[in-house]
Amino acid sequence: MKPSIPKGTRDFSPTEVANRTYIINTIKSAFETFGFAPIETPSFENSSTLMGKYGEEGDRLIFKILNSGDFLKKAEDKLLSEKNSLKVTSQISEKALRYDLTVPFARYVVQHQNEITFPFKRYQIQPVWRADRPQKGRFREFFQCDADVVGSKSLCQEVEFIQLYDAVFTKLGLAGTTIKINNRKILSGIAEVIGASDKLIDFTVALDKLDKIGKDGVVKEMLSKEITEEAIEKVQPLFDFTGSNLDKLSSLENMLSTSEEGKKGVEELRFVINTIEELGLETTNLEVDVTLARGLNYYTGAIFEVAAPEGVKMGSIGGGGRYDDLTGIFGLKDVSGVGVSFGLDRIYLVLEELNLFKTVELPKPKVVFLNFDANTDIIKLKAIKELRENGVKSEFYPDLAESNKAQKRQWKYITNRAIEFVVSKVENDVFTLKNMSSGEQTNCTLVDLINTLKV
RNA sequence: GUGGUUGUAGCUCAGCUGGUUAGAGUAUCGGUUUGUGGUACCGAGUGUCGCGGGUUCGAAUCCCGUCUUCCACCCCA
Repeated sequence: MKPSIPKGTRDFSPTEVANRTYIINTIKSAFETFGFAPIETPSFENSSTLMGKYGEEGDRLIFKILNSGDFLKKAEDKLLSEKNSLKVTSQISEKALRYDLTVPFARYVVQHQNEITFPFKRYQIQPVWRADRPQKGRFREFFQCDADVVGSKSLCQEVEFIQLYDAVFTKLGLAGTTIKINNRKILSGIAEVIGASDKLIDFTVALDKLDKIGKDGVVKEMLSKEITEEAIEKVQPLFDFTGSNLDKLSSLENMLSTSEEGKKGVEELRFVINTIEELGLETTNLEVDVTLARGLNYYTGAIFEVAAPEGVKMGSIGGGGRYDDLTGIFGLKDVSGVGVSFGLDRIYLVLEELNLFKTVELPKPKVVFLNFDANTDIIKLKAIKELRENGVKSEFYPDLAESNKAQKRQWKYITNRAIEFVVSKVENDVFTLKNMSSGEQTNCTLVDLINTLKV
């Protein structure tokens, strides 16, 4: 049998794990600096928790887990013979792998509402699964690093999340990262002004493609969704939306003067922009982008999306926003939440492409005791025990070399792992210590050995 | 889910329009030298040419299916 792993999954080598750990630790430490506490949730949830939360497309992408036992027994013959996948699925599968960290978090908040002190700030770094077709920067198993606050409507939270993004990407050395911001209320307002409130989703999905398919493409798509030419005419300025954030805001203010909701959105956005302006950002850019329409299913206020520095071809490396009533679907009303997510795997690819990984030191022993003489095993093991107690990473080559060839193998092991020090032999409690990079060899006592290596 | 793309030794790849026992580098293993290593040299093998069908006297090379890879769309981190 040829060994293989499922489509869209990956193995990670020691170096890759070290690099991923570096990113995770950077994010984690920023989360904690901003006052978030970690939680974890199960890798799979009840299907009812997840299904229907991500739209029709989302349901298709959720990995379902087959019931245990004789699962077909419970399925209706009629549905089986009709090959009705959708309905059969609900009869033979009651659990599913989590699709993101936000919905499980909402479930968590509702389930533990009496133990939680609000506003509740949690972070969560765990894998999620999507039955998507893999491509560049897209996997079927990947990590999300989420930070969310529930139970506060303050716009200061939005401001803090932008600072959080700035802090993390600055630490990672990803200068020039762009944090795009929009507001759902502005999108609603626009749809209202042009008299297409019922087509909000179609409208925004089309608008979202502006930088991809251009103005003509967007107009064409809108027309095909039965948005009238007059309506499109009214939002003409959106198609050439340039200038500073403040320019964009005043332009939007004009456009939305007749929409209460739209005006509210502009006001919110203006507060966030102004506050950030006041506080300053280190190395990232904040940019108002009215074409931003991700995750529209539940966002109600701010919408964030993070684009890698210019020149890197990669989908968004982070996203987030405010959802006024996410816990509502689990029965807890009027709890507003806002949060952001970092896409670990994509950030990895971007850092790799820009050559921003520092050379990481892989875990390895500082000294290895070679094994050429079975009579000195105990002395060596005792020495190693003491070295370890003194915090020196030490290792004993397990197999005795009984031939020249076998000795060579031990030296090769040392070279391949780039071991710094080697104890090649012990005689009358005198250790022969060799510095592999200089080739220098010294005889010393155990105390000397510890002092030399302890540094 | 739609369209395209890829698949040859452990790894990176070559193999022209179908034609004799399928190659290179690297890694692995054995040996010589070094003889407490990293060098050099010699030698070896590694392959169901993704898998299953088909066309043909003959296919890694053409056709169909399937899986895998990567990419675009959809959607998204």
